[in-house]
Amino acid sequence: MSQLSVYNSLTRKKEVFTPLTPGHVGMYVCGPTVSGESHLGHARPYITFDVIFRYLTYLGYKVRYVRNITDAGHFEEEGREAEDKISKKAVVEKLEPMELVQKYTNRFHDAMKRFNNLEPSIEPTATGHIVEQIGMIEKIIRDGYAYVVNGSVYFDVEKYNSDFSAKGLPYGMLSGRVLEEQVDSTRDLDNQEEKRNKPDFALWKNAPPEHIMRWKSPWGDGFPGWHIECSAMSAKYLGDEFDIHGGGMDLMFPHHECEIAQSTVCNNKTPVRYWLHNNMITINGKKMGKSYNNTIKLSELFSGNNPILEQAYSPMTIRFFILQTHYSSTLDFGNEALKAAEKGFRRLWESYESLQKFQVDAFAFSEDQVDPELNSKVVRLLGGFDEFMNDDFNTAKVLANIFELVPVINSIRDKHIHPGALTKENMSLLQTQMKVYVEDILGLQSEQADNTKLEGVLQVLIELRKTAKSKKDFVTSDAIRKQLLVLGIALKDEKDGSISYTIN
RNA sequence: GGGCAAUUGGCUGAGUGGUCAAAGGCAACGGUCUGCAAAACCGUACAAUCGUGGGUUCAAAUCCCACAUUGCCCUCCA
Repeated sequence: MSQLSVYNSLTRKKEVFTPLTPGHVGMYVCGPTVSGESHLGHARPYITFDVIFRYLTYLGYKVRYVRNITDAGHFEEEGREAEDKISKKAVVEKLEPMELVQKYTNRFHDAMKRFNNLEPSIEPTATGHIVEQIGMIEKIIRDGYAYVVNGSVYFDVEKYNSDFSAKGLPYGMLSGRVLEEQVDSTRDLDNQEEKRNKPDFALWKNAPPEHIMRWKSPWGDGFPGWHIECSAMSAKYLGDEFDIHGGGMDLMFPHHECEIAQSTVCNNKTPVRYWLHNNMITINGKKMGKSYNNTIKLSELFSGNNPILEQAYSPMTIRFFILQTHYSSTLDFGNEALKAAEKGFRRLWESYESLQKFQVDAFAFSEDQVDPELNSKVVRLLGGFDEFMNDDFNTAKVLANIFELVPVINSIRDKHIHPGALTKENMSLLQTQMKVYVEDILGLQSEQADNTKLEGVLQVLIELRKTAKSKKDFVTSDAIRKQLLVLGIALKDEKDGSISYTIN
């Protein structure tokens, strides 16, 4: 089997993945800011890194997956006074900040569960790690890379850059920016006068008296800057140097760049070996964002309650849709594409379910029925799974192979292919590999809610239809089928005389 | 203005030097099955410039250059 290679944003190359500590992987992924409801943009990174987490586990690594919750407000500087997002909204909604944070954290967790994302190993909160953040800031000040102004602390980017460029670690190495070439923004920013230089960023921010979220610090009451939490928490749970840091591409600059600078000062080494960035989701070619006024909340997606959406799309449709493309490509959301994904997923899942129902022991395997060509095709397609995942987690190609197996599975089910055409070994391999990939690695699951009462009602109707059909009373049998179809329940007459159904 | 990417069929989206007149999904067409359907299966068509123009190479969608267009980042952002 080939080795796992990943595309490292830092080196802009695919590299063979070797963990720092054999057998163990430390992975940190930037989590959500829980000052508002989870939206479509949250779906991509957490599904992407969920699959990566699952795959690394499948490879036998013991993975510690850390994903933070940003619940301490960051300030915005949009030509206005500095303000804390969370406390601002809290006033509007007449809620305690922590109540708001709790509410949206819960919503986020619900959405993650519906996507069938596994829980991270540790989910630290920024508010729970104020002490660690202050400690880190103190160290940076001691080393001379930060300065205090009016109760706020700023990181001295210029000094960092000149000192660490000599060590081959210039500021901007991740995003490819050269500090000297940074042109002054035409934007008029407040609070800039406190900074020595424009690229400097806040480590700690003084809180004005009306600010609700505040903590005591050596520099007065305030709150942490928006980069320091990730540095403090990743170092605490994964060490000064760890294997994988993930997140959306939009975080590369300045967020991840600042993380690198802070951690490098504190620990005298660059913190992350492999930087993995997922690309953005677009809606009609535009990035989704508050400023574009085209955000789709996850709850709206699931209910269809948004003018952009023609219908509701289920969590598994979204998951499947996202996995059908490589994580490093942009993915455009459109109704046509989503509907295609919905149908595709259904076809995949129905085939997968029938495969798992095969009673392999009852199959009539005999040597003269064996089709060598088919066997080698199945083995080749199954073997491709690992190869594709090892090539920077290419779930798109894995799904393509799965779809090539679908007709094979369905044909065996429908007796178009003799059940003995595959050897017993390969039939078992097909079952187990498909289970491992479809469920364990890609994390797909059934959408059919189990509802035993509805099931019972349907069985009654199915029996009625069977009876009518046997009497050639097609008026009655068609009426049952038609009326159920209106309700979104499709009856299917199977080859063996049984009747199955799907609920839309 | 600067940084980083992308540009593939009707839609979506793989593909990074030869096995690519280019995967897979969806849509389309024909057929098998069916009382009729649906689903499934089989088959077919569709890119006559893989953004445009150059270059490297025996060989390019794939490497290099220029141009065009689009997106992301430079401000909270997944």
